[in-house]
Amino acid sequence: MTQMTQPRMTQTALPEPRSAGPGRPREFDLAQVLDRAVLVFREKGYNAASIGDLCAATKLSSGSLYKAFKGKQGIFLAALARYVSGRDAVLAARLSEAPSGRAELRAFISVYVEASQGAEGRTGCMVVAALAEITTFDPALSEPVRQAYGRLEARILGIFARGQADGTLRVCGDPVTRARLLLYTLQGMRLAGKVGCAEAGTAHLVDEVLQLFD
Amino acid sequence: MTQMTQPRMTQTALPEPRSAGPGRPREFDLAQVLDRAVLVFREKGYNAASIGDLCAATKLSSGSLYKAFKGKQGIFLAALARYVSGRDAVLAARLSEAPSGRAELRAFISVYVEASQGAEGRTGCMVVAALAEITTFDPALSEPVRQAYGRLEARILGIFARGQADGTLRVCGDPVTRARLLLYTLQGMRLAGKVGCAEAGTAHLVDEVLQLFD
DNA sequence: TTGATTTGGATATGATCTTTTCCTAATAAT
DNA sequence: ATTATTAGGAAAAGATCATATCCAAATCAA
Repeated sequence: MTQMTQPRMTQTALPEPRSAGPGRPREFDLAQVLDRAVLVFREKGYNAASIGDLCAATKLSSGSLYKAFKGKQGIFLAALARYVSGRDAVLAARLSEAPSGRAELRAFISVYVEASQGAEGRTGCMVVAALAEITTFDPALSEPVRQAYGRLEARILGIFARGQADGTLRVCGDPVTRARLLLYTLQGMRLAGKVGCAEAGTAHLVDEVLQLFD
Repeated sequence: MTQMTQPRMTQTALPEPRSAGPGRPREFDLAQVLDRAVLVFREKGYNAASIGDLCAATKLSSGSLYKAFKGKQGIFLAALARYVSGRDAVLAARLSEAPSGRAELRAFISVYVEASQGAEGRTGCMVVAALAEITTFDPALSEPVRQAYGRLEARILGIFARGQADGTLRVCGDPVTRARLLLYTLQGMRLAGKVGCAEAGTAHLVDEVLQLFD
């Protein structure tokens, strides 16, 4: 395939926090607003999410949104960065408690299984939604999505490496292929969560997935 | 979860072939037009596909499209029915050659792996695209999508049953859960195909997936 | 206090999208 | 041939959308 862009740790352009300059201070919390926007994009994707939807969700006027971010693309990019870093934080927290590579893998799977259930599942994954319509994106939008995808792949590879090193996981075959297969499974599960076809006893479903990759 | 609707063999309302009544005869081939529309919906999903896109792809005016189908929803529903029956035919053909349940499973996986590669992969799966934005659909649209999903699940269950009967497959655990997991993996792969992250030697990738579920 | 600067938000501006209308062309039935 | 009926397609209509503009309000620097 065409070389996957290396996942980097640099954040996509967030509007600078604007600590305190001249002029009227911002009346809303940027992070809070982005969290609301994330919900809209997770549920509707990019194209079906209108500025009106985003105004309603954030309780801001379009003028304010345009002043803070520069347009719909800007809102999306900032929301994606917020979403990715949020999910990344959840993963980091959950994985850090894991005493072994195998436990890390289990924790990783758990995070996805839990996110695929019920209302959270129906809201969906912002990366999955973006992937589905990525052919309608221009590079400014599609590149960060690709990066988010690559970062997930890299994280799984890291887990595999740890598990193989501490002897708790035996990764058969090419690790990259194996990592991608796991990502396929988990993102396919998030897709199923949109229609409520990923419901199951959480622990049980986690075990089933873990069993596949062990 | 809420009971999955039973997959049925009845087709969704296609505009009746209009064999020959009074009035001017249709100048285009309905199936051909739908095949073009399917490409648009596979690539862009429902919301991002405009009537203009569909006119360009089908070389019909919006007036003609509206006369044949009744609106954008009608075009989508007819295109989805065409897509589903086409994929179903491909699967039926490939699976019919299989001498065992295990061979059937392999053939099923192959069809998905092949569809996930290259240009075909980038065009994407119409069901996956629809699932991603299903929360923006009204019931008239979402129900057929759910049915398409359920039909795939049912087909996998059929394969499992045959494989277990002829002793070529050992399905551990709950078959429904197992069938869904396979569907997750394959649809996640289709998603990856949109960004070219599902490229691999076809036979090799098929083996890797088969190995997961065996 | 004054001026510079920025926010908030109402409103205007195009662009685009879905759908309808209307007229001509083509066929079947009488 | 005439009438009824349907298709094809241009163009209009009406809705929605993304974005720009404008002004009052709020803050900082002087």
